[in-house]
Amino acid sequence: MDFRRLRYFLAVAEELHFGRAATRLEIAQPPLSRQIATLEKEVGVQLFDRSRSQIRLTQAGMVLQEHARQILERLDAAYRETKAVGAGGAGRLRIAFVGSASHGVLPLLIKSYRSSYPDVELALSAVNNAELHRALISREIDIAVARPELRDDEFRRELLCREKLILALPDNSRLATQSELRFADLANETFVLYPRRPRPSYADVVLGICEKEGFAPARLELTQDFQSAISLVSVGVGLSVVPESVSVTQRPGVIYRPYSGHNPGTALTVHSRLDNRAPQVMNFIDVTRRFARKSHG
Amino acid sequence: MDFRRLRYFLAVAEELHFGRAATRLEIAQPPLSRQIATLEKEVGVQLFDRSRSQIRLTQAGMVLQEHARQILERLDAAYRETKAVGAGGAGRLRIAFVGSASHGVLPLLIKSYRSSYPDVELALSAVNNAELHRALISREIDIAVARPELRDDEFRRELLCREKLILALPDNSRLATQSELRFADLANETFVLYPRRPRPSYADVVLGICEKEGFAPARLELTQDFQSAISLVSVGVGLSVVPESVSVTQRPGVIYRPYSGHNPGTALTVHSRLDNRAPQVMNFIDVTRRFARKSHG
DNA sequence: CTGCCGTGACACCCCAAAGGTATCGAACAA
DNA sequence: TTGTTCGATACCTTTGGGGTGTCACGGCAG
Repeated sequence: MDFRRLRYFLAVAEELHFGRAATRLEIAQPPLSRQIATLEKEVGVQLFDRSRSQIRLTQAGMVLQEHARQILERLDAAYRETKAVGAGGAGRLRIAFVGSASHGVLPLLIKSYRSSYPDVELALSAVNNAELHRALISREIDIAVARPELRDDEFRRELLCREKLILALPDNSRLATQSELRFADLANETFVLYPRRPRPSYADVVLGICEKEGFAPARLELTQDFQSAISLVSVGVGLSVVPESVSVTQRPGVIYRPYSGHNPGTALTVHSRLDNRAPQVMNFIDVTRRFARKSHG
Repeated sequence: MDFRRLRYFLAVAEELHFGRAATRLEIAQPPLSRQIATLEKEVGVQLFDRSRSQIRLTQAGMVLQEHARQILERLDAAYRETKAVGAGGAGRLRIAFVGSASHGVLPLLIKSYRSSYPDVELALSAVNNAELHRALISREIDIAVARPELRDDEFRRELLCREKLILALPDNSRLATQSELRFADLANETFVLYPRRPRPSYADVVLGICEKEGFAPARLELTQDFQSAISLVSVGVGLSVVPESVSVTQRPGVIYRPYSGHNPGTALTVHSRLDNRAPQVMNFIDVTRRFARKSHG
């Protein structure tokens, strides 16, 4: 059974004339007659009343006509929707990102993608780097925005932005009043770092700065992610070392200050599975690439 | 585009394995691979993710899968319903009958048809003979139950029943008390006859009896149909001559009585267009034939 | 009444496309 | 490395859809 046969049937049912229907379908009349005959044989039912010179639909024909219309409409919809999703203009994209990315360029990137592909449904979630890695591997997400980049041969990587590190201090800290802060002077402070697991992680990047500056922190407080760390800072537990961009969002109890000394900086990187060539993903990577080029050379 | 291709696609989408899907479809694997490739080309979209050894549906594939399921279900429904209507087991049958038929065997006939074909929707209407003829010609109805039979080469006829004529008298008539009624004694009565148009009609059958009995009615009241005539009788306007079967339904103000004298009787006949071979019609004619044979030889 | 016209069905031919077999090539396991 | 699994490709055969020519039947005009 072919969709064509239904189209032929509909044409005859509407024209009630084999010759005209054939002309409309741009085929000759004999094959059309044959197709209709085959259809009637297939269903085992007479669809047209051929008595006299006038052709009429039988009741069965009317029933089939209605179904045929709906089937062909549905087929058309199937084509259109499938094409749209296949071209990346519709569908769903699951993006996860590290908590510290929600303040800087990532919202702008997502806004940019949404303006280009408004019909793609976005599923966003904020998790830590390790969870990003796991979720991307297990295909629970399509895009991971991580800091630092995830090292995995299976991943496609696109640098989104680099930034300096700055200090996040409790506002009642005596350090907050100092005009210039040297990292080497922080040896006796409590460092609030993240994530706790798995190691090595961003926490070790910060510990690396300490080592380079010639000390090990007096006290360490390890949390699971950026959000928890900054909360601890805000209640005065200690200081943290964070990406510059988070300072655009002011937060009660927290003061952001640059420091002098070793500053390896940090980069936000967009990842996807190499084997995930879904158009939604490829388009997002494309938008990321253009976005990164535009915003910092 | 072929329904087969959608079926193939669904099989692969469910099995996620070309070999198994091909086995299930009872074809070899290469043609299946080719059909899927053709489908992907046709839609212009990748439907499966063939990376590594594991096959997965793409988002577009999932969209198409849902549509394909519904299209195939709909096709199946189209087949079933069309078959049912084509076999006469479903659909619609438009039956019209003369008013005087609604009391006798016709209700039994219709009951019998309904018990055999409960899913056929019946559209019933009571009209006069002339209207029956017109409606059957113009295909507004499928079946006409007329009295007397309609003379037309285009019609198929099936005798349903013959019956005697009897008198319908107002209950306050002095005739109602007489033990035996002779038609010849009715010369001075008012005859309520029907239908008024077109002539000749059943009214002329009754006038024929009068003539045969040697008189012309003293007064004539012509109405359009049986229902109106019997109403006039019930309010005492005059008497009428009606088929015996209407007496099974008693009616206030009306007394039914047999008479002696010329009694041509009357027949109820089922008609349909000769060129209307719709199964619903043929089945009804069949039921009628069996019914007539059973009920009177 | 006859012959023409309109219309659908039938006969025959050709080619596109679907199915089959054999085989290849990549990926994974032993 | 080799063997195995699995989808893709190559090539052949067959099915079936489309085209042309023609017939058969009913309607209509001359």
